[in-house]
Amino acid sequence: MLIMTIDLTNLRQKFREREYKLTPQRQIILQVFLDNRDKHLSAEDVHNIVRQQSNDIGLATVYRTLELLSDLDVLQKMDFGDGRSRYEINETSTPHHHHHLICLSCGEVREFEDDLLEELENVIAKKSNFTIVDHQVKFYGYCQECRKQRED
Amino acid sequence: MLIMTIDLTNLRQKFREREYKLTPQRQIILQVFLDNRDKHLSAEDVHNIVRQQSNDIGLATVYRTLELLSDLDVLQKMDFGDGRSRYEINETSTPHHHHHLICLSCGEVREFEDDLLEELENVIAKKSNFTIVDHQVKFYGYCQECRKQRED
DNA sequence: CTTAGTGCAAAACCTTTGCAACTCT
DNA sequence: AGAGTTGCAAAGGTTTTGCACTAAG
Repeated sequence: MLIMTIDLTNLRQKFREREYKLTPQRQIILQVFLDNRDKHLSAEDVHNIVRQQSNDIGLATVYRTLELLSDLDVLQKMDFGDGRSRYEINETSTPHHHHHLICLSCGEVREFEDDLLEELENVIAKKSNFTIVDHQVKFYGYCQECRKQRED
Repeated sequence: MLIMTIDLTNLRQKFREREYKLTPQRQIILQVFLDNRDKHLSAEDVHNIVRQQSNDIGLATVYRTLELLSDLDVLQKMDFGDGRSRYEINETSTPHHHHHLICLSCGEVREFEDDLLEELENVIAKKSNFTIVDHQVKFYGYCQECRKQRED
């Protein structure tokens, strides 16, 4: 499997192809995701991080950039049921490589690397006449720590 | 596997246990889901259906009831990325039996019956030290009809 | 009766949009 | 220079909340 890491050079190329402009705002926002690879950031999270770095960017621009980067498959938009969209960087060129484990007690969202779903995808595509290009899987349960607390 | 269909008798019992009141509004809203087992209704959908039956219920009450029924596991709350929560009835006592196929072109959401994920769940639970109690799977792709249109 | 539930309108949120000013290429 | 981008404030859409009134148990 070809692993393709997204970086600035890479992005510059993607932007040139589509005649988008690589503004400082867009670079800064991408950098936030590069610096927070394991997090699932909301628009507001991104806005706050940028402000902490004394690089203020309008919230509307954050939203517009998140949408743009999602369209370019640089980011992946997701929903964990907390009333806002969250985004994370799409590390590789082939989609769907990790799932999310969501703790029903503390709300922690952990990632889990795995691709045992390829086979399932094929079965479903065949049976249902759907051409599947991606999937999102969320597992709900209880993390180790919450389990310990419950035992007390 | 024990199949448990949700009906009014059933709900009455659940409500008694928790000392909730079984109001006409709540009964009507449950009935909407019983009459639309294959749909994924939003709060507004439910509100409209109820109004069509000349049984007006305040939208706030619809929201409060949807939350209540979700807490009771009578409904399952889900998100298909269209900016509103959608709900469907939880047919059986054991969770997770169908997945959703979401067409990226027309937005259609279709259900797919399957439980090949049990095994995957066990693998992940073991590796990650998470006690998994449920999962949600969404497959993104293109339905047969949109595929045909693309070929034209 | 008593406590929970309802309806309404207002508020709270998150997200999108219109527009004038600005800036990459 | 010119098309795309930004920032701001306003608007949009969904969901939640305060409160007086009502009704289920």
